[in-house]
Amino acid sequence: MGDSPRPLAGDIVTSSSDSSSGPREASRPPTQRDVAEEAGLSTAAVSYALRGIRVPQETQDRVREIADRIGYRANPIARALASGRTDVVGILCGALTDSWQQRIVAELVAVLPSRGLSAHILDAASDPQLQLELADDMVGRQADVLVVMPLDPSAQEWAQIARSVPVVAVGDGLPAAESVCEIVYDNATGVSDGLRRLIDAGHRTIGVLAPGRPSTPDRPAADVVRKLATSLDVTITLHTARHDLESASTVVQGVLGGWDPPTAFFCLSDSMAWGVYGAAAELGLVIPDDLSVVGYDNTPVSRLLSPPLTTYRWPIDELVEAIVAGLEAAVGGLPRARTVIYATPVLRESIASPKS
Amino acid sequence: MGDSPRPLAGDIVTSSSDSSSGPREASRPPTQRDVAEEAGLSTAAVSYALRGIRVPQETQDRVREIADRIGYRANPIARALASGRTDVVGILCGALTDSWQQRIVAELVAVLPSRGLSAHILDAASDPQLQLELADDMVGRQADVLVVMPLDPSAQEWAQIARSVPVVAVGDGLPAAESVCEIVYDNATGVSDGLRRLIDAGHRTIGVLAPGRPSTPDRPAADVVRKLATSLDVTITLHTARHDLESASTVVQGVLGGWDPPTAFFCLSDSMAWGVYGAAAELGLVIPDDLSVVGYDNTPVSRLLSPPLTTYRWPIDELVEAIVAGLEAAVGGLPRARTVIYATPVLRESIASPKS
DNA sequence: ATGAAAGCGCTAACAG
DNA sequence: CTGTTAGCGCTTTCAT
Repeated sequence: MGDSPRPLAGDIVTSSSDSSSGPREASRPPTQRDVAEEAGLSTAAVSYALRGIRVPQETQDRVREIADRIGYRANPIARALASGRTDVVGILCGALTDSWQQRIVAELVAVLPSRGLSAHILDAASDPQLQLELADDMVGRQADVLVVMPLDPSAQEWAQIARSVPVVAVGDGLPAAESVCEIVYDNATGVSDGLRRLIDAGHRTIGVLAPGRPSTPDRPAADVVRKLATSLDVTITLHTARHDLESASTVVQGVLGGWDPPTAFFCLSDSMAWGVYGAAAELGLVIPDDLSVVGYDNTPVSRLLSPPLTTYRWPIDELVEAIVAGLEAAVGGLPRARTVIYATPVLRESIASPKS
Repeated sequence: MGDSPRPLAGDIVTSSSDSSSGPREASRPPTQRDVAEEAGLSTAAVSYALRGIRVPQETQDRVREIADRIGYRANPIARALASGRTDVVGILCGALTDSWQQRIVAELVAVLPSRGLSAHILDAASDPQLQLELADDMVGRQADVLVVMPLDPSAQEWAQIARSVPVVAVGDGLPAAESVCEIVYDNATGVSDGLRRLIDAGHRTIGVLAPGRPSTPDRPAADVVRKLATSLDVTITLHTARHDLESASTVVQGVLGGWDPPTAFFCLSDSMAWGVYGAAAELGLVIPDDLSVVGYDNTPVSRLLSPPLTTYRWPIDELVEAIVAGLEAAVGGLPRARTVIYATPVLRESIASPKS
């Protein structure tokens, strides 16, 4: 490990036989022109050779050899300015405190390099307006694609953004925007399944913990909840919290202290479900006897809680695969596609019948 | 929300009184030159005016007004090429499956925008060699600063990298590199405290779960463990696992199936401690009666496990503050600094005396 | 104090 | 099919 096979960027490797005319500056990384001079070619020829096009094979080999020898590395900034491509994908999270979004980011960051891409991460911290501004920022930064987990999918501004950069929407579709690749969760089935299990267990007052701010209008998952509530003759109250344990715990404690408190909580993310566990501990309630809980992400650690959390497994490998496919389609200028991700219930012990 | 106060990038706002000579192309975002022409100035003057320097106040105002009106947004790529500054900080994780590193990334991503910076995230996935290559990649991308959570702090290559870009090392110092800002965990105290608590409880055979690959030499935390083991007359075995629940669980199950299995595990990250819980569940062992566990990050959800995990709280706010301070120092070209972060034990119920 | 001009390092249109 | 020229949009010297 002591000596690297290839010189690092900026590492000036003095050629043993100094064939070139004048000596180069000491601490400036070699540029395409240095290679060109060494090879007796124009920078354009070098550019082509390095990309393996237009010049004869033997020239390509010779140029590559020289580039390697003097430690030349292409400057991505200059390349981006000239070509318009950055090989960067902007990943715009709604709330990076959400364990599920963290997980997606981690997976994406892990696979992108193999596609020659790298990731610029932004976090809207549950603020829909900020998310739009950050998206706009990535447009300015000329990201090749934008992966977004929208806080307010119905915002009109997405149309404008999608016009400037290919957008891959994850979680919810972007009705306003066209020519977008969408990967949506089948919330209708997931939510109604979860709610139904709670109802079948005998619960008649159920709290639903949804992400986002009270002001955010009509998030699809919340929509499903509302429809079900009216058709099912049970009392379902919708509460919003941030995506983290603390915030959810506070909200739940408030709700539980109110009039006609729910006997069960359905949480639209595991990190919020943890908040219900936290609140229960705080209040001396035992799960599931006093309070049932259902989560939504199957975060690995959720099975270690006491009792293990009943939740929904969304196939993250499929999801990441779909995102990457969307990315490549977007970069390649391929047409719109829509992928639906289906949940599988992971039944554990956090549901019981309500007391009395 | 229907109409944004400021036009989005690429949003061509046709001025009502078309004072300029010829009409601009329809779909090209306005450039500095468009502003210059509209204002009857040179692009240089516009550049200065927009940055609030060198030109009289009234010119600045006029230029800003025009820029706003025609929807001009500076092109960060061009700016970077010309100035060498990108306003991007590269964040190079050792393993983004680690809940602690995810947390740090999330915090950093949240605060950077307020400093006019944004984050490029890379994940070395526990591969020290890959980490070096990714670091090199960020050098090429001209990140203004590199925040790195080193897998192999002793690698000589860091010296070369730190010479090309200011580096903020988080977790362990980089002995080979100079002019670096270091933020190190006080592992000596943290590890010895944890081990001592286990020994005081009566454990004589303790497994230590450390991150990283078996090949990675001499990580400081592991060093502390080895020293303590010889001085303390107890059997301490060092095991390496990846940072996630599954990997740690597998390793622990293997160790527990071996000869003279440990009665306690000290884990250098909570995500690995979760793996011990997982393994215990798998093996029908109960924590802490059959097996004691100590974690290291105080990840919020760790207190909800059964039993709640004894762990160490590292002040993440201080840590993030120190990183940001290091970032600003690095960007401003200030001198090297070293910050030590101290752990506080969070005593919960995952330690008990070993049976017989 | 101000503005024109010369690049930053690369790619994509051109001419040969 | 090869090589040269002209920019990409911005900053920063350098003359005025």
